[in-house]
Order: sequence, then structure tokens, then C-alpha cells
Amino acid sequence: MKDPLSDLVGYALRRASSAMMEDMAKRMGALGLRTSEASVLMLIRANPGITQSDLCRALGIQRANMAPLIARMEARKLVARSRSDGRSFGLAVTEAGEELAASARRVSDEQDSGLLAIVPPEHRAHLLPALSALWRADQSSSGQ
Amino acid sequence: MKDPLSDLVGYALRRASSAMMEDMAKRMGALGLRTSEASVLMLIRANPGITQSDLCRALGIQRANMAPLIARMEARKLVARSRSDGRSFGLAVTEAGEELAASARRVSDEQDSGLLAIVPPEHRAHLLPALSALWRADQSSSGQ
DNA sequence: TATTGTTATACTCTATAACTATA
DNA sequence: TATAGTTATAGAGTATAACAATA
Repeated sequence: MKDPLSDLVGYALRRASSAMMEDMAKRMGALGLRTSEASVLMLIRANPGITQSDLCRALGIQRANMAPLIARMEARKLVARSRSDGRSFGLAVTEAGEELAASARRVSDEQDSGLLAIVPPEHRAHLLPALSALWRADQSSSGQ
Repeated sequence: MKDPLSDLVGYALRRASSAMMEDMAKRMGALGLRTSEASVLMLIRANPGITQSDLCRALGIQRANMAPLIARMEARKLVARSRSDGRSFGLAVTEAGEELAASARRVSDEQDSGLLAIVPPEHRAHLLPALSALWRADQSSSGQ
């Protein structure tokens, strides 16, 4: 069968990302986390006191979608909120959240090692710089 | 702000793919196509007589989701179906479909050039081989 | 006026289960 | 038994609009 798509970087990018995300969903699911929850948890852990809006800007998530996500994690006592000003909350991980965030980080690192192991050695060091350039150059992610 | 995710290949892969797909959706939308429809159209064009199931295996789409997609494109007279055996149809692009497929291919090539232009020159040639290795190595895509 | 958090809502993509007709 | 196509359905991700409270 002819495959007119296999020489397209964009197509390979989508397929690689889908495969990786499916694998990641399985790994984080084993911890009781969605992938979005895992990234949020890791980012709060690294930035205690961060607000929901700052999280949204960092992760490219809409505020409207962050609200129920944080609510779920607060209900599970993984994250605690404290008023920072009248509008916003400062977020921090609880003890349970700290443990889970550490596990999520470990899982992420494991997956990353696995991904890099699949990439032929001569291409390996180029992947992260190339991908970082692609998403940092994106215009649409800057506006909310 | 600390960013514990930016050194993860998996995270960069997801962000780069999201940005690319958003851009692609805009470009294909201008042609009246969804991204999935565009890829299907290009693949049928390159493989006249292909069945829906073969398309599904090539593109990693579920049969259940292919049915309404093909139905839409048949209703728009972009694709024609003819019985190949009692179970399956052979698919082919119509004249209108051929034109639209050519436009979709042009749009894809344009985007790809733009993507590669963003990647620093020393990393450029490594991107497609690295991504191809990643999604071709994926286990879950082989089973339907 | 702009920002934060929230609710409601809708659209797309994707996945599974169940069914029929055929090989 | 396995495969092709179909339908119904549900989950997840994501987007916009509108609102109240606050800066």
C-alpha cells in the first residue's frame, strides 16, 4: 500500500504523540491520575503558591477546564487552596499529593527513558531541542 | 516559575503535536475538511480500491469511527464506493475529491515546510526519523 | 477596565459493545 | 470463526460565552 503521509513531519508528530499519550494515560491511570492531573500536580509541587490562572498559562489549559480539575484534586486531598488575594487561590500539594507527584515524576522519567531508547542513537539528542522549538514557536498558545 | 516538564520528551511531543494539529485544523478547515478527512482522502487517492478496514489499519482509526466519516465524504461526492466483495467496498476519489485531495496535499506540504523551518538547522534532518521510530515502535497501534 | 474563578454548554476525537451480513 | 461495515453510546479533551467578585 502506498503511504503518502509517512514523509510528513506533521503526520509523524501526531502519530508519535498519540502513541505516547496512550501509553502515558495507562501509566498515570495506574496511579489514579489523568495525564492532565499529573502535569498539574507536578507543576504545583515545583511552584507552591501558584494560582490556577498561572497553571493555565504554563500548561496551555483553559481556565474553564482547570476549575473542575482542581476541584477534583482538592476533593481527593492532593492539593490545598489558600486565599492569596480576594480573587485567587495559592495552590500547594498536600503530603499525599507530594507522594503522588513524586510517583508521577518517576513514571514520567521512566516513560521518557523508554522513548529515547526507541529513537536511533544518532537522532536521540536532537529530539527534545527540535520539539521544544516547535511548540515554543507556536503563536496560538500565547493568547488565552 | 519552575518548569519541571520542559525537559521531558513526552511533554514536548504533546505540546508540539497540539500546536501543529491546531494549525492543521485551521488550514484544512479552510478547505472544508477535518484533519481526519484530509488524511483519509489523501490515502484513498494514493490507493484506489482500498477498503474502509484497510484505511483504518493504515491510519489507526477505529472502524466504528470510519463509517460516518466515509458517509460524510460520500454524501459530498468526494469519494465513491463500489462493492468489492459482499462485505466490503472499494473506495476511490471522485473528480471533485481528486482536486480537494491535491489541495490537501499542497496544504500539508506547506505546513511541513513551515514546521521544518522552525526547527534549528542542526536538528532538522533528525526529526522525521526520530518521530517515525517512535510511532512505528508502538505496540498498541498494531491491534485493532 | 482587566483579572480570577466558576458554570453551562457544545464540539471533536476516540473507544467499546453489539449487531448484520458475508467470507 | 473471522472479517466488514454499521449503530449507539460514553468518555475525555477542549473551546466559547457569560457571570460574580475583586484588582
